[in-house]
Amino acid sequence: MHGRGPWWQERFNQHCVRVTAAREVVINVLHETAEHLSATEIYMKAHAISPEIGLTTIYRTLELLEQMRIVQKFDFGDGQARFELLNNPGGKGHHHHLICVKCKKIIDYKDFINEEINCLGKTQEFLSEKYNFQINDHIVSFYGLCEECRGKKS
Amino acid sequence: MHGRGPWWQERFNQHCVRVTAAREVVINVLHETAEHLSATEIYMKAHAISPEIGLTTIYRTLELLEQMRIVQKFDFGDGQARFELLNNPGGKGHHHHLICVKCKKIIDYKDFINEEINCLGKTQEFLSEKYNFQINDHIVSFYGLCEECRGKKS
DNA sequence: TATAATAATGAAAACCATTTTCATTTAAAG
DNA sequence: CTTTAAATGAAAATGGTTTTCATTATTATA
Ligand SMILES: [Mn+2]
Ligand SMILES: [Mn+2]
Ligand SMILES: [Zn+2]
Ligand SMILES: [Zn+2]
Repeated sequence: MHGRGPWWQERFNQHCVRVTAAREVVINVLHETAEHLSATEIYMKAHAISPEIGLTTIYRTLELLEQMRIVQKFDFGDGQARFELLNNPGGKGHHHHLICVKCKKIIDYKDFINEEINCLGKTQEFLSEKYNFQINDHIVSFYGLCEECRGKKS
Repeated sequence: MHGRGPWWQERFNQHCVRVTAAREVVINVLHETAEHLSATEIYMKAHAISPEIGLTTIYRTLELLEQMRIVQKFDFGDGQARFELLNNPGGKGHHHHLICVKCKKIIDYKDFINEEINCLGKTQEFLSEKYNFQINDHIVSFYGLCEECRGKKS
């Protein structure tokens, strides 16, 4: 529309952070998946594109992108952090999660999302005033058992 | 009121799990704190009461209590799981969290909690129908910067 | 353009919360 | 009492993540 460069360009500028090949690859990998990738999974996909990228850089890039609020980090209870792009044009958009505590299946949902956001927005405003917080984000997750896992005994 | 034994006795019976000294100590430690303790912190407090209890047992007990839905496990982003009693009589009751991403300060809040629960209850019912999930739990967390951390530069 | 200062990177090592192994103890069942 | 299964602790292993450090790439400056 107005500025040049991709949607995240401006964030990089604001944070005085350089646009490097590795960082672009990480963003692109996240763009091209609908899943919730772990650092290692991102590394493998990035490595397939640019084999010189190391796992350390993936971790460093993800932390940077999280601080710039380009990605959101999640803990779904399977022992490793998982990542999703945040507010990327053409992306999933803001959504919440439904997680099976046994098989760790993750479902993105947007049902009633407007009501939820509306309700949370009121709370957010109240809390930021009451506790003097600058609130940037929220997470809503439901935990339970999926159909398959409900059947199993153990 | 009617049954004998503490509030969690029935859960132990249902799950065919033995009531042991170590398990009682863990529950008591969680009862006596308003904080969100990590496994190691629980271990230290338990160890002060019963020095024979090992850290391994703390981990095993916490996983068991989580499965019995006596405790709830949280990831507040500081690299270790933290635990809170769930629905214990005389406890905090159901609440949500406000977390400082920098200093990891955690604030329990119950403001607008009824509206939130009400809104989430509708979503939960819809999702459990749509995806055939047995939903047992939910987490709502706001993330941001507390007053002190907002001032700092880095 | 040459030079200096700074940021970014990869490989290897370190870190550390959590899990696994295994021998031992404890408690329920018959 | 005997048998069987559950619970436990110490030590070792695991594995995701972070740190270290030498090297390279980028930007600022002269
Ligand atoms: Mn998602
Ligand atoms: Mn709490
Ligand atoms: Zn499942
Ligand atoms: Zn803070």
